[in-house]
Amino acid sequence: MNNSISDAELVLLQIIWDASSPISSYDIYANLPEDIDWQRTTVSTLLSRLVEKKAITVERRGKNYYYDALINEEEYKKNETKAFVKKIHGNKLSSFVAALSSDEVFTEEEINELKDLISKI
Amino acid sequence: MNNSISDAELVLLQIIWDASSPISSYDIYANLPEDIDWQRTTVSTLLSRLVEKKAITVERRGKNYYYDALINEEEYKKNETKAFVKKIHGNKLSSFVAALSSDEVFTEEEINELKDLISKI
DNA sequence: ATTATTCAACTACAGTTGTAGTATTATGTT
DNA sequence: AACATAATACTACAACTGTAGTTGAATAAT
Repeated sequence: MNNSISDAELVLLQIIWDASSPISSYDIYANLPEDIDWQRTTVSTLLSRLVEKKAITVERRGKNYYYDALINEEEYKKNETKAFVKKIHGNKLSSFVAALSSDEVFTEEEINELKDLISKI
Repeated sequence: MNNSISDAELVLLQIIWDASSPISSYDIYANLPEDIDWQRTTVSTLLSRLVEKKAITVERRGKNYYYDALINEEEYKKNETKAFVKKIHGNKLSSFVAALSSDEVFTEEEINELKDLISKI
């Protein structure tokens, strides 16, 4: 079985992470980003797949099912970021920074913020 | 048709980019990363798909076919990086930097290099 | 010219993904 | 207890992916 999380699944996982405590499928549905227009059944399907993949847990409470994250947000993002940098930039920092520093990726303000944050590391 | 480039296709596209001038399919095959062990026909299939997707061109020269990139490496990487940061970090730089600054993504030395590069932007 | 060789085109096929309809089950209502 | 409602589970299906075998066509060798 492939346990990697698809783009659509990640949208839901993010909502679950943001909730920080078990959240019902209805609330997940209600918190979909504006630009996403899925049917309830689509949300259901994706949640089932996340459960299968052991990314989240389900628990029934009365009529509703509540979902909670099993994988850690920071860790997941760390790993994805690492994998992405490797995949796209072949681990070459210079390539990565070149892409970042393009004004089409971040605004100047954001770049400043970035410098700021990095200098604090 | 979905024109996005898959992971496997990207491996070949990168080889083509690195060649910087039209490269034969055999040379592409010969330049596969060590850890990738594809059959010639697999390489062929992927090249065809890249051509379909208008990511590369083919040109016959005698017996062999030569492939050349149609899409610009820097631009592609810039866009992918942008999309990735949006997808994973919701465009929140702080999340992104947090992931970057984890010692499991880059070594300390690399982080220093990163700081350096960014301060030069 | 015929045959052998080498390449790419075409075909294949199972797994993943996006997206959702239909069936079933559980709960709430009367 | 029967019926309506609501929420999942199950089924579906086409497109995309990874991976490669088979066929056909072009070139090289004799």
